[in-house]
Amino acid sequence: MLELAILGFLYDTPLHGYELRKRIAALTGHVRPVAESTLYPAIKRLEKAGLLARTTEPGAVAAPRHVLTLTEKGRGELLNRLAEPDRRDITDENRWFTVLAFLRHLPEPAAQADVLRRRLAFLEEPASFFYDGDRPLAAEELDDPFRRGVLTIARATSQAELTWLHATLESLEDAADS
Amino acid sequence: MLELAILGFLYDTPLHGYELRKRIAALTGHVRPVAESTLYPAIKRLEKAGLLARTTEPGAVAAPRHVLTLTEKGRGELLNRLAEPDRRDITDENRWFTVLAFLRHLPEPAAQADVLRRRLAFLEEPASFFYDGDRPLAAEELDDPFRRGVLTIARATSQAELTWLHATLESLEDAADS
DNA sequence: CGAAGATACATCGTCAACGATGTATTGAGA
DNA sequence: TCTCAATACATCGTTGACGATGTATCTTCG
Repeated sequence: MLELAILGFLYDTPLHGYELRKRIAALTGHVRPVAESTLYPAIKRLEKAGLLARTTEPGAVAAPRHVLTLTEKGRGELLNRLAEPDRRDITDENRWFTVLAFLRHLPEPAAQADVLRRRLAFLEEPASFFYDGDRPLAAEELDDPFRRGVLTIARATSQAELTWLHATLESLEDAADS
Repeated sequence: MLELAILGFLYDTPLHGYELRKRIAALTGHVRPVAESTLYPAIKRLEKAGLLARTTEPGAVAAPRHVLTLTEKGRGELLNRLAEPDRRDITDENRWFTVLAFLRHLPEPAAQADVLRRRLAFLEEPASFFYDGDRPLAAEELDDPFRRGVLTIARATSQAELTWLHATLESLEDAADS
């Protein structure tokens, strides 16, 4: 998720670590803050894998900056990760939102639609958080107000997302037709 | 999150590892599956910390089972974690849902309400995923349909949750009055 | 009768994330 | 003038999560 965000932000423009940190904090930080001690090792990993390159710029404002640029390999890697997200990128809302935040980088509307369809398939699976044996329970069947809350909220999210998914898929298909 | 779920399930009744695994999978597995190789070490950790005890039952169906029971310390620990969730338990929906799934175990309605109020405060903070400088952007201001989706979905979730939170807080306060 | 799948637990190596801490500079406010 | 916050990066040790793999038994279905 973190790596995807790094690649996603750098796809647009080269950035130094600190700026990247701020952008990632803005994107997902209010929900899931990223520690500094997680970001810098992640940058190193990506650099070691040849996905990004760094050029040291002597201190413009404070300490010297390492400006990070995606390599061609890095650009390809981002597109791969976007086009073929793994199961958890689809199911976990935090990861899914990160995919969505950068999905526009995929050049083909058809490829974008494929990703949306995977999420759609997931949302259409009959699943709950609470079961009576194998049968998923509806909010109305629960006595516990807190568990009822979980289902109420999850259902509202699901509804809103399904509406959006259908609308967006339609306009992507229109774009592909023209 | 995993530890909280283990403590939460065992608070009701002793279970063996495999059954615990199935319940956790039902609770959060469709969103965030938990590997077996994560569960057993987690059980060990909790055991080592004196939060749960295991009694070996000779193989009822298949291999011998380790029936896990919460100790008094374990019961206290669960209540503590529920009453004073850390910041990430409040902000991250996955963790928050786990808190909600077991919040009924807190004996005091006032304590339950305190936890809900922390979530309420978080949801009322003005935050977006996307910014123009410092100003949070609304869905309508974005060209990117995917980013617009993120905001649309997040807003729907937020609305549903706020409605539920207010209603539930009210009924908790009524319960405390009577 | 044999294979497959569910039950039930465990270990190993690796990697990713975290908190704590350190280093250095610049600009703003008290 | 002094301190604090922001800028900018880095390392260290620990913990937590994961995939892969191993070991058994029992049941079910072909």
